[in-house]
Amino acid sequence: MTLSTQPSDRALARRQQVLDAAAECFRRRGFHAASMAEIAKTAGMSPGHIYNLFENKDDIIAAIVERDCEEVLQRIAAFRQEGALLQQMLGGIEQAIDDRSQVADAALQLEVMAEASRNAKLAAVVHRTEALVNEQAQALIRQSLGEQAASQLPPEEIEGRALMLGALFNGLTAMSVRHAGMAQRVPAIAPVMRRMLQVLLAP
Amino acid sequence: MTLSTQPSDRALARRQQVLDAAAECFRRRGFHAASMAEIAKTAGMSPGHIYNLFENKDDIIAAIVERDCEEVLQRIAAFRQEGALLQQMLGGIEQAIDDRSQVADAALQLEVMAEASRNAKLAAVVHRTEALVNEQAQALIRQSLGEQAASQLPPEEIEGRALMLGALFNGLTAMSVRHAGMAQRVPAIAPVMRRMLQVLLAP
Amino acid sequence: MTLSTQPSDRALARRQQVLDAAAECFRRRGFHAASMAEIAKTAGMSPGHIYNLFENKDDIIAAIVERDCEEVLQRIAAFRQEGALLQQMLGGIEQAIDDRSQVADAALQLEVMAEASRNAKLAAVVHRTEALVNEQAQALIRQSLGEQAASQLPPEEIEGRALMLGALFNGLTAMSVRHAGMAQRVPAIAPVMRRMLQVLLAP
Amino acid sequence: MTLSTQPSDRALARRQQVLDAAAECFRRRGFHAASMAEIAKTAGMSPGHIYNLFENKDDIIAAIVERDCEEVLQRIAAFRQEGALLQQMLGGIEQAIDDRSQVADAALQLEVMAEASRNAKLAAVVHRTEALVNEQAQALIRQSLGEQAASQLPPEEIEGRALMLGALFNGLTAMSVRHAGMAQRVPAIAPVMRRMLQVLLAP
DNA sequence: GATGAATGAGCCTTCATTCAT
DNA sequence: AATGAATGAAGGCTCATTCAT
Repeated sequence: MTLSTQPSDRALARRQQVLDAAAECFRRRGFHAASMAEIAKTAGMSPGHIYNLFENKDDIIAAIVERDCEEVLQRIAAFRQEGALLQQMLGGIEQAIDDRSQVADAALQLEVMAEASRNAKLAAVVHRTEALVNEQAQALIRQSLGEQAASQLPPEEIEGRALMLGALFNGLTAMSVRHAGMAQRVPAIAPVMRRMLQVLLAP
Repeated sequence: MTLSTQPSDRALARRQQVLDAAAECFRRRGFHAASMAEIAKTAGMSPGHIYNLFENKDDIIAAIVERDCEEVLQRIAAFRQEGALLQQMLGGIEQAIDDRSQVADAALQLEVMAEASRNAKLAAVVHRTEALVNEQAQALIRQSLGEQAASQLPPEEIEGRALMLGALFNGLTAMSVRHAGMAQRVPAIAPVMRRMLQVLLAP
Repeated sequence: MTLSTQPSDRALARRQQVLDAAAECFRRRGFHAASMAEIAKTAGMSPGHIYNLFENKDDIIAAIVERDCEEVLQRIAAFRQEGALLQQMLGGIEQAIDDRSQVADAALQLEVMAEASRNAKLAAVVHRTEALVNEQAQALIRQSLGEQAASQLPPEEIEGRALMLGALFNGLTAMSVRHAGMAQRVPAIAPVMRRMLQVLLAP
Repeated sequence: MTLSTQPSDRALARRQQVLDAAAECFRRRGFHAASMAEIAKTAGMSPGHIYNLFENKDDIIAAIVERDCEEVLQRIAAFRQEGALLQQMLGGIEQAIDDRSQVADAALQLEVMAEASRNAKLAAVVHRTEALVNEQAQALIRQSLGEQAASQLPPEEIEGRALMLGALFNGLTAMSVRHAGMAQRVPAIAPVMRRMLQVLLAP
């Protein structure tokens, strides 16, 4: 049994090591094909020791998802602070699409979702993550509309826009795997994407 | 080695049996957790015999993807024959979103994409499939615009729209797994989705 | 998942092979120290195949206990058919004690009991086994007393005797491990044992 | 290597802590299933430090057996001092049987014996223990017979009785695990047990 | 075509033990 | 004296795949 006493600083650092290693291995081979032995080797520690830091393999992937979530939230927060959201977003679209097109990252994300649909514990993490992100997306939309105009719309409208915003980005992730050479299609996509964002972010 | 002389009618039927069984098992347990033994049992044949019909487990999933592709193409074709595409689509949105929200199907699709990113053979199938679907999507868009108006637009515009159409649907698939209780959010999503489709299908 | 369809004759024979091998390994190393790999090798088959025949390692030991039980019951049955039970028993005591003094067998028996106290499934088998043996012991005692005299005694008396008969034999098993050179003490024990059996089997 | 210079008082107390903890864990989970980590936690010290006090896990169990032995010897000694042994014993039978029926204790005892049959070091401890207990049992029997009458009997007779006395008690231990609900059968057993003790302790 | 017994590599996980501090 | 991080060997078990029949 792994105890759940306060993890020491050292343990925290070791956990990060494992998460980095695991993310790399998962990206390289997929969740199921990446062995604990490989992860351990990549992390520069023994397989046994990983189990002092994590409950089991599933626990590692859950921790990765949670860490990624925090990163996303921070990115959204930073983004919201800059103001002039729509302009910003329309301008940054190429970059955003590019980011979504890193196939290995995309694959890991897709796999996590697939896994979540059959693993209750992971599902909980994913849903919690998504709830946070969605909340931020709604705030972003409200901010972009102007709080005044936003308060005039029914909450369902905001919610629907946020969900579609999520679908749009997740859809790009999926397409980057589905569509051969997606990265080269960014110029074709960007203008269309721009118009779609306007539908979601403007009044 | 399995020879690939003319597959008999009987063999073709047996293959379908296996594909049906495998699809069911994959949906139930995921690709990696479904065992050949379980598939064989579900298909009502011996594990050994499956290897007379398919090269290996990967080969089965590739075949499933190909079969699904044909189905999708037929659905698009039927859809295009009905005319008044935009109206039709706007009307059928609730159903379409619902369809995308069958979590088990969604999970399998996501898993296939994840798998494809690391399995060249499967990637080839997925890419070929996507190419066909994208081609149909472009035709659909052109038809919806009216061939006249369509021919005025640069091909890149049509292509971008088709890709975003793909992203939209794949994004809904992903969201149905990511977002707890997505099925209940359809009323919130539908109107937003409607506007986005107009962006893609109308001039 | 192992299916529980009718086991074929072949499978039955293979099971016996495994049971023989496992009993040997367990006797040699103990239940926990005997590895499935070693059992497989001893049985002349692959580790994987054992799992087509048995659910898991625990299942093997349960099957061994059950097989041993049947053997004991047959021995008791044969014994009861000979008649003149007390005389027979008193005469065969040296042999019986000797049998109980095979240290390796004794150790396995003790370990099974210890294991049973923490493994519900094994406990069930052991208890069922013991119930059958106890029943035969009671019949043996009644037969030895003569059915007439037996029917005069309260059932509790018969039951108590049967339990003590069991304790006596199991106690010898334990002593054969506890007491260094127990096998050589048979001449010292036999006469005492004889008197104790008379207490249990005579009126 | 651990040196064995004069163990300090402190070390002795720490050893007792470990033995208490280990006995508890062994009773709860069995010798093999109890981990050093669990023992350390129960003892309120680090796993590493246990190895300053004991050679290894086997060493702990040996020490437990030795400590238990001393306890048993003290109990016998106290018992012998009371006089009127047979009466005392016959009176205390229910209690004695009850004591033997604590399944967890019984299981540990059985496991120790099983282990001893394959572990020379533990065997030595068990045999030494048994030798001491047997010696006391013989003294008890002689005392019960009256030293006069006892000296008339051949030493083998006394020895045989002592061994059977041991078998009887160990047999009850075994039965408490083998026989479901043994604790409730005490009333049925006690009178029979009484007669058997008379055979062993009376002339 | 078809079976299903059989293989064996490989996986996740546990745990006694060590050792730097 | 004491910690607890770290090791790494080994174990039970699964499963894609093969092959004799």
